[in-house]
Amino acid sequence: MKLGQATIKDIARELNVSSSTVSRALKDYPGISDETKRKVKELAEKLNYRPNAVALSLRKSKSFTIGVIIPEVVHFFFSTVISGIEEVAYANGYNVILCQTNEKLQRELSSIDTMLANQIDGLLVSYSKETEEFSHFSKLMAQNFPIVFFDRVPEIENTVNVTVNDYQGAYDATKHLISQGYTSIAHLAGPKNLTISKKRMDGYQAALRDHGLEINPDWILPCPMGTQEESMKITEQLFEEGGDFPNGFFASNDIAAAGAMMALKKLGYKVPKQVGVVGFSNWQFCSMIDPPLSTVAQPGFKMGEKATQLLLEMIDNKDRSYDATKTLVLETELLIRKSSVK
Amino acid sequence: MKLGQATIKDIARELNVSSSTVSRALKDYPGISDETKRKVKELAEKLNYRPNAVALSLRKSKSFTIGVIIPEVVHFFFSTVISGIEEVAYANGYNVILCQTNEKLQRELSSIDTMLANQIDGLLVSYSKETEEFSHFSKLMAQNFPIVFFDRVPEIENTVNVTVNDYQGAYDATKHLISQGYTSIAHLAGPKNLTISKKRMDGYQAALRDHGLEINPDWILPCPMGTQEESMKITEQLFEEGGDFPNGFFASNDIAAAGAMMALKKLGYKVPKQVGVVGFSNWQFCSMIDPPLSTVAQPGFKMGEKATQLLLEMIDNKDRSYDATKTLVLETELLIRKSSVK
DNA sequence: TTGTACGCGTTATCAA
DNA sequence: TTGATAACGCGTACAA
Repeated sequence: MKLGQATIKDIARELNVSSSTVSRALKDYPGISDETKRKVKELAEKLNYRPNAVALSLRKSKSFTIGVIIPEVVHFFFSTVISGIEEVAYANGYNVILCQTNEKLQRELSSIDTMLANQIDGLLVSYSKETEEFSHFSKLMAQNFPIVFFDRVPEIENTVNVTVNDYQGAYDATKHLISQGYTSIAHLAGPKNLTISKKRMDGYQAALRDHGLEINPDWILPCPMGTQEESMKITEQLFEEGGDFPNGFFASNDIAAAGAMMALKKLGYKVPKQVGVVGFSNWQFCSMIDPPLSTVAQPGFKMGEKATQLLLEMIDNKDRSYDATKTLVLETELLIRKSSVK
Repeated sequence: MKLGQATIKDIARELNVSSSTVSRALKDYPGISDETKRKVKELAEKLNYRPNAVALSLRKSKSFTIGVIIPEVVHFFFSTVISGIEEVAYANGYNVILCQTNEKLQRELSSIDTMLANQIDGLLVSYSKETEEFSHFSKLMAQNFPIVFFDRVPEIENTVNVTVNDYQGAYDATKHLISQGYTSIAHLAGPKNLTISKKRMDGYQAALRDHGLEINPDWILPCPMGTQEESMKITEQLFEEGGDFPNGFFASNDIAAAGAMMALKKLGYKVPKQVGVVGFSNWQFCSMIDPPLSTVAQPGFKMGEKATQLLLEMIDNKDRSYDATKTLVLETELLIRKSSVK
């Protein structure tokens, strides 16, 4: 720590008053003479005094710090969410301490441990792909510790969540492909244990059913990694197998969609003329690639803001209780670009 | 804070020993009977005891927390750096508290204030575009407070920095365009007060000079915002003006390069046949757009790692001193894709 | 082998 | 109007 950091005691000593007087003077408490106040504040200014937030945390059992658990920072959607979190936290005088799990459960567990040791006032969580069991969260909730889940929401009881309407987003995207005349639509699906993957899958299937199209299990293609390479390979394999080909792709994320488009190009298929493609998330590159990728935009920044607002409310509300699942669902927006318009 | 959080005192009371005994037992200090150790550890486990890091910070005047000041999280390069920072910090038992300035000086100043109040052990900084004066940093350095600057490095004395070789990267990119037969090369330049912008400009100009090409001031195009829209507009304007046109673009960032490419497409010019384009940073989308964008890759993750390693060394080294500027320069890599190959 | 006492920086309480 | 004291949770020098 810096040597030069002045404390209340330093001011008190120099002014020959007690530290309580200094403390009160600095906070404009009643019952301190204007003269003393003036002197104290002057010296504080001169010594560049800053209250020690660590001591305050200890004293008040409150750290004004919230923890954020996120799979990875280098991910357009998540970094957008972080940005929203940061804004609201900052505006309310809270610090944000960040841990990325890299999709590892072990990392999630130990991150939570250190954060708790640091007396965070609450936790914002989007859990890892490896997380299939949630007792490390429910234990905390049983102690009334404030947690808000965002995007990736666990299937346990009485949680507070913020998600987007993944079902509707997927439904809209698939319906759009159908309305454009694509009749046989494949789905590049996300990791199975994530609720968002299930919801997107459900929306996709519901749209097919509602429009009298049958669901072909061979065209449900799991892309657990969600990388470009993976979906390229999967798409190529699909076409190599022979038999019927899909003429539309709805991907549960943009990267997979881009990978499919690249594979299609390589295979000599024209997008959107022969095959239509829609992604999910609206990464920045969507409008830059050729053809520009239609996609379902998720309000990441807003999600970060809302989740943080909810968390801060829970923190302020000492008599909070987890008595029911409360989920705030943000609507998606289908952005139609060229990749899906015949 | 959670009510259920057990302290050393709780353990001591329950076991009828003093809290110092508990403290020592937990840390396997010599001179504690095995019996006592066992009992203490058992109960600690049972009560789910976690040392209170806040109390430790206060006691030791060390928080095991480092602060990170960054312009924005939603930026491929910076999020990559954060990821590197997080990894090294985590591996060494440090927490990362994050503030984004949104390119605002005011935000930078107040973020530093709160971080200092929270007793961070050191600071990693990439300053805002508005920052043109660095006394808020030099004051801290005068108190021997550990700071490492990364990417955006201030022009003040005796700093510790990690950058990439922006000059060489720009030189390589420009040289490559020349070697591909592009003879009149424009530069989409970054904000003037950033050293990285200057270095990239210098590299660009040096390459031109070294190959006997003249520098045309009309073709140095400032893109202070660095957005796609901005560079599209600038590129279109350039071609509307009439007169000679450049047949090559070296942009100081990928987004600007992508904007230029889109403008060129719109104007009916073929990339790379008629015009070559090279960007800077290697955003994810570079390989996805059409044609794929050649670019200068920056080792962002490595930069985060190295900067954090340096910072932790400074923190450990109590008798540190800022007696000279130390800059670690990481090399860039020119990635040649289709956008610049005739 | 264990306990006592103090201090890290701050503030709330009680007393003067 | 101000001061003395205790407490937040922990570690440690000193005493026993």
